[in-house]
Amino acid sequence: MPRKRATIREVARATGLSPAAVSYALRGMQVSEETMERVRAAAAELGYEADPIARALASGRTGMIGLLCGSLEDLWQQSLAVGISRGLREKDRYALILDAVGDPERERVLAQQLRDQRVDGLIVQPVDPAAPFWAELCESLPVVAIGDALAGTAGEVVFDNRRGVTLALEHLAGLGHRRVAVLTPTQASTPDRPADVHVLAEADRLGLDIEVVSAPHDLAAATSAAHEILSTSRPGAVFCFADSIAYGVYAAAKELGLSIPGDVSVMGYDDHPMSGLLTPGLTTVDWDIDGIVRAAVRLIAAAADGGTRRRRVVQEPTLRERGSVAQAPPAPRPARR
Amino acid sequence: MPRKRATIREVARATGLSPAAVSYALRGMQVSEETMERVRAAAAELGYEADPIARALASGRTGMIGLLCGSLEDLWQQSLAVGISRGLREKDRYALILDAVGDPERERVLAQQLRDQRVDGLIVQPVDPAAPFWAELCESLPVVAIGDALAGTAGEVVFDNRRGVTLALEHLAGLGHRRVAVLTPTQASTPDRPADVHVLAEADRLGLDIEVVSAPHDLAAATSAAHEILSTSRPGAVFCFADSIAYGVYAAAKELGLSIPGDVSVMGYDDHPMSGLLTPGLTTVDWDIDGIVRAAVRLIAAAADGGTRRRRVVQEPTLRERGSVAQAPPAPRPARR
DNA sequence: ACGGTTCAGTGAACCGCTTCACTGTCCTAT
DNA sequence: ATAGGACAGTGAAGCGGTTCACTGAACCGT
Repeated sequence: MPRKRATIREVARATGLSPAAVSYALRGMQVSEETMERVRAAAAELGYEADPIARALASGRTGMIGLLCGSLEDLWQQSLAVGISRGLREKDRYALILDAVGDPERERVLAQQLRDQRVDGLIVQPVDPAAPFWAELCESLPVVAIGDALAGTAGEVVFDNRRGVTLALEHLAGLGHRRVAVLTPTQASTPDRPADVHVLAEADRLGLDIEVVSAPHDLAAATSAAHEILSTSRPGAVFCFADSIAYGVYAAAKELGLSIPGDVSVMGYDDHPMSGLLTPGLTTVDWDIDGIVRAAVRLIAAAADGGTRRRRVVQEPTLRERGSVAQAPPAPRPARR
Repeated sequence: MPRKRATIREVARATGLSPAAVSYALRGMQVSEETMERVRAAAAELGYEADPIARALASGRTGMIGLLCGSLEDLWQQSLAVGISRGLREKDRYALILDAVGDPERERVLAQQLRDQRVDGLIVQPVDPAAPFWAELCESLPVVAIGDALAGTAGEVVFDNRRGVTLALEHLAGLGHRRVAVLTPTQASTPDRPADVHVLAEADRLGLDIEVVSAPHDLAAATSAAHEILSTSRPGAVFCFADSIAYGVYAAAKELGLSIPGDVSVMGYDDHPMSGLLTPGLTTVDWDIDGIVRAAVRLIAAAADGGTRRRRVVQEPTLRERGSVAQAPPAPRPARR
C-alpha cells in the first residue's frame, strides 16, 4: 500500500498558489524569489517530487539521452557505454542504454523506441550507417553518431578508419607479413561498411593477401570463428576489427597450441583496458576512449540544449605496440605463383 | 519539421469508433474480432503506434524493468547486465540499465528515479543491502535482488557467499598459504557486508592471517590499490572479491616484476570470460552467470506479471582452478611470534 | 494623470492514452 | 413475455504535469 505521492496541485493548495505558479517556481522561472522559497519549502514538507512521466508527456522532454549500442557484447562498447553514462550524469542528464545486438532491424526498432521515450538526444554507434531511417530520425531529434558518419546528424565523433586501417596493415606489412586474415564484426546484412572498404584498398596497396571473415564479439563465438580460420587457412597474421574479437583469437590459439606471436601475429583495434594484460600484450590501434567519451557527451549535451550547428570531431588513432605482432618468418617457399 | 505522429483519436475517427474502443482493440480486449481487424488495419494505414509515455502516465505501467547495478565498472556486472537485457527482450520487456557507481546515496536516488519511471519491476545488485529505503521501495514495486538478500523483495537470486568464501580460502589454506590479502569492492560507507563477515569468520577458522583492503573495480584504480599492497605488506596470496579486481593485481604484479603464481598467488571471484585468457589463467570462484541471468529474468517477469509469491534462488559456486594459485613456499622463517 | 512596460501570478486547455461506469442490443432461460 | 446476462461499444474523467494567453498591479518617464 504505497501511500500516494504528493502532486503539484497539493503543493499549490498548501501554498495558496495556482499549479502553474508552482510549476514555474520549481523550475526557477517567472516568479519572485520569495514565492520560490515558499514553494520549495512546501514541496520539501510534502515530499513532493515532480513525476518525470507526466512531465515528459506535457513538455515533450525528459532530460534523458539515449545510447544505442551496435553490439554490447563488444567489451569496448561496454566501456564506452559506462563512460558516457558517467559523463552524462555529470551534466545532470541520464542515459538510457540499449543494445541492438548487431541486428540492423532491431537497431531500427530500438531507435524508434527511444524517440518515443522522448529522449532529448541520441548517441548511436550504428550497425548499419546506411539504413534510410537514420535521416528521418535525425529530423525529429538530435543525434550524435560515433564511429561511422550518418547523414543529417547533429554531430558526429568519427574515427579516421582509413588511417586506423593503414596504421594496422602497414605495421603488419612492414614486418614482412603477406597472408593476413581480417576478422570483422560486420554482419552479413550490412556489407560494405566504410571500414571494410578501407581494408580492401589498403591491402591492395600494400600487396597483402587478405581473407576477410566475419566474427561476433561474444568471446565463445569469436573463439570458434578464430579457431576455424587458424586451423584451416593458417594465416601468418590476424587483424581483428575489435579487441574483443582478438581475445577470441588468443583463446583459439591457446586451444590449438599456437604461440602468439611465434606462430601467428595478432592485431586488435580499440585498445580495451584488458588488452594490456594479456600475454603477450595485444598490439592494437588505440582510439583514445576517454577523448571519444568527452567529445560525444559534449556534442550531445550541446545539441540537446538547442545548439543546432552540426559538429564533427574526427578521432585520430595511434598504434599501440605491445607484443602480439612479430616479424614474419622468411617465406617458407616463394609466393605460390 | 517532423510531421506529427498519428494519435489514437485519429485512428478512432478513421474507423468511426471511439478512442476507448480503439484502445481496447489494440490491446485485444473487449471487442469483436471484426472490429479488432478493422482497427489494426487503420492503425497500420496511419502508421499509428501507441505513445509509451502517454500510456505510462495513464496506466501506470511501462513494460520496462529497471536494472540497477552496484558498479558497472565491474566487468562481471557488465556481463550480467548484457545478459539480463537480452533475456528480458525475449520476454518482450525491456531493461533500463543504471549504474550506482558504488555509491549508496546514488543508489537510493536512482532507485527512486526508476520507480518514478514506472518500471514494472526492478532487478538490483545492491551496494548497500542494509539501507532502509529498500523495504519502502519493495512495497511499491516488485524487486528482485541479486547477490545479497534484501528484506521484502519479491524474489532474490542470492549467492551462497559463505560457501564461495570457504571454497576460495580453503583452497588457499590447503596449499599452505597463511598471509593473504583480501581485496574487496566494499565501500567505506557500507561496512559489514555479509560477504566480508564470512571472510573474517573463515579466515579465523582456517588460521589465516588476513588483511582486508578495499579496492575499486576500475582497472587503473584497482591496479594502484594492488600495487600498494603488493609492495608494502607482500602477502603470499591475494583473494579478490571480483575478477575485475584480480585483473588489477595482474597489472600490478607486472609493474612490480612479480610472477604469478611464483611470487604471489591470486584468486578471483566471479569467473568473468576474460579470466581464462590471462596468463596464467585466473583461479576463481565460478557463479554460473547464465544460471543467474535466467533465474533473475524468470523471477522478475513472474513478479511483474503479478505473481506475488516471494521466490528465492540460491546460487552455488564451484571452484574453477586455472593456474594463478600455487603451493605456498615453505615459511622463510617460523611464524613471527 | 496617462499610456506603456514589466513583473508575478492565474485559468484552462492541453499532452495521448486508459479506465470506469454506463447504455443499448441481442440472446437465453424460465 | 420478461428478467437477466453477455457482449460491444461509448463518454468523460482522469493520469500529473506544462504552457499559452491573459489580468492586475506596480512602476516608469513626461
